[in-house]
Amino acid sequence: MTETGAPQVVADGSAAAAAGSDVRCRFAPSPTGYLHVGNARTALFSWLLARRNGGTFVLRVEDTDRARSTDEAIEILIHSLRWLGIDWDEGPEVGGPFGPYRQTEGLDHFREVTDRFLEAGTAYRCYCTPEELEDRRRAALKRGETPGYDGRCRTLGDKERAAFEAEGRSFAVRFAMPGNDIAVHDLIRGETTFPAADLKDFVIMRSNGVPTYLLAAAVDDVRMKMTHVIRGEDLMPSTPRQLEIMKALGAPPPAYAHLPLIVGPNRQPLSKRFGAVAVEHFRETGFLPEALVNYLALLGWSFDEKTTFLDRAQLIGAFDVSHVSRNPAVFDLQKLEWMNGHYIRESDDERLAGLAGEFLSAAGIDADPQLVLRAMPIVKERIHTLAELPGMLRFLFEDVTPDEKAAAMLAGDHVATLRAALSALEPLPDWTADAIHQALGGLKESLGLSSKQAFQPVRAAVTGTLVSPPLYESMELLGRERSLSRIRAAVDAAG
RNA sequence: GCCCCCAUCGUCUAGCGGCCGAGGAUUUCGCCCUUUCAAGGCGGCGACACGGGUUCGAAUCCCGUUGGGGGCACCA
Repeated sequence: MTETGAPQVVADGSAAAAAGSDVRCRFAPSPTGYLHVGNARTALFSWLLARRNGGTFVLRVEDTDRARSTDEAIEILIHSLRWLGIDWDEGPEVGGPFGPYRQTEGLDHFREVTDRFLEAGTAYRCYCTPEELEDRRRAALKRGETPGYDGRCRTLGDKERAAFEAEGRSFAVRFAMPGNDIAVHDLIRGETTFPAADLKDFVIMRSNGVPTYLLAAAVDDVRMKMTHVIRGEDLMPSTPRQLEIMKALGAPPPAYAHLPLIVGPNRQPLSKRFGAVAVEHFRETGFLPEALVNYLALLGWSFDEKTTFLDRAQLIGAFDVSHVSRNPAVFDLQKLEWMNGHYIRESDDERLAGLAGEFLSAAGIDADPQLVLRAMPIVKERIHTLAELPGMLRFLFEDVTPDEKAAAMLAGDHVATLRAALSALEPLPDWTADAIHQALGGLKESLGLSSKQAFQPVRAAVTGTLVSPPLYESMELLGRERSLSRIRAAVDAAG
C-alpha cells in the first residue's frame, strides 16, 4: 500500500466529451430531512448544466443509510425542488429507463457488483468489528498517525477466514485500492492528486447487505450513464475511490465538478442556528422561488461583471460550470431579501394576492381577497418578503388600536387638524384617492401646516400607525365610512 | 495529527500578465424625489492576506507563511 506509482489521470472528463443532448446530470440527495439551500444550489447547477445542453436531468434518492432516511423527507425534497421549478426527466414520480431511482429498491444490483468484485479480487471480506476499528482509529490518532483501515483482512488465508466465521463474526466487504496515487480532474478545480498512503481500503458493502455511499453512488452513476457529476466540495475526497470502483467496473467515469460550500456569516457551515437553511423555510417566510433561484445561482457563479438579474431562461442560456468560483460563499440573507423585494415588485398583483392569503390567515387576518388584490399595487413595492404583508394590510380588515407612536401623536395637540380633516372629507362626492388628496391638500394650505403636520395625525387615526402605505390610497381602499369613523373616534378620544 | 481545497471592498463577485490609480451588486452613509415608509435617481466610504521570487511589466504565474474550509466511518 505504500508503493507510489506515477499519478494516473483516471478521470480526464472523457465520458463527458458528451455534449448537447447526450449530457446526463443528476441530483442525488439523501432524504434525511429538509432540502438544505446548499443542496438546492447543487441541484440547481446540475439542472442548469443539463438544461443548458438539452440533456437529461435525473433525480436519484440515496437512501442507503436506512436509519436516517425517511419517506417524509423524500416528499419534502420533491416538494421543495418542484417549488424551485427544478424538474427532472427521470426519477421518483416520473420513472425512467434506469430505475429504480431509489437505491434501497435495487439492492440486488449492488450485491451482484460486490460479488463480482469479490471474485475478481478487487474486494475482500473484512471481519473486523466496528468496535475494533474504532479502537484502532483512536489509537492511530493518538499516535499522530493518519487513521484509516490497515488492510489486515486483505491477506486473510482460508483458515483464518474460517476461524472468524466459526466465531460467528459477520463481515463487511472492502474495496482493495491499487496502491498508487490517483489524480482527479475537476471541471472547476483542475487536477488534484491524492497520495496512495491516504487511500485506504474502504467498505463498499455493510455486513447487513446494504451498500455504502461510496459504492452505491459510483455504481448508479455508471448504471445511469451519467456524463457529469456536480456535487458539494465535501465529497471531493470520495472521488478517487469512486474512480477506482468505476475502473473495476470497466466503465468510463463522468466528469466531476465540486462546488464550494455555502457557509454562514461566521464562516462556519450553514446551520439551523443561522435561522434559514431549509428551502421550505424560505417559502414559509415569504420568499419567491425565482428570487431564491436567482440568488443561489449567483452564489459561486456569475454571468459577467454587471448582470444581477437572470430569469430561468437566461440562467439556462448562460450557465457555465467551468466559471464557478472555487471559494466558499457566505450566505447573505440581506441580499436575498433585497432580491426578493425586486421580484415581488416584478410580480403581477393577481399572483401576489393569491400568495398573500396564506400569510394573512397565518397572522389571523380574515381578509377579503378582492381588497387584497386592490391593495397590492401600493404595498408590493414596500416589502421584501410576503411575510411583511399582514403588518401592512391589517388596518384594512380589522379595527385599529394605535401603536405606541401613533397613540402618542393622537394624544398630542392635533384635534384641530383632525376636525378640519373631517369637515374637508365629509362632503366629498367621490371617495377616491384623488379627491382625498385634494381635500387634505386644501386643509394643509388653509391651516398653514407642513405636509407632515397635516397628514401624520390622519394617518395615525386611520391606520393606527405612523408608517403605512400611501394615505390617500389607503383611505380609498378602507372606504368612506370606516375612514371617517376612525378619524371621529380619534377626535372623540382626544376630547 | 495527516491529506485535500481555497484566499479581490463587511458580503456575493468581475478580473484569466499590460485596457486596474481594480469594475458591478448588496450593506452602510449623504443628497435628491416625497404625505409616512418604501421604491427610484445621484454621490461617498470600502478590497487585491503577508513575504519572497519570475517578468520590461503581476490582483493575475511560481514558492513559502498565515488564515479559512473540507476530509480521514459498516454517514452521505
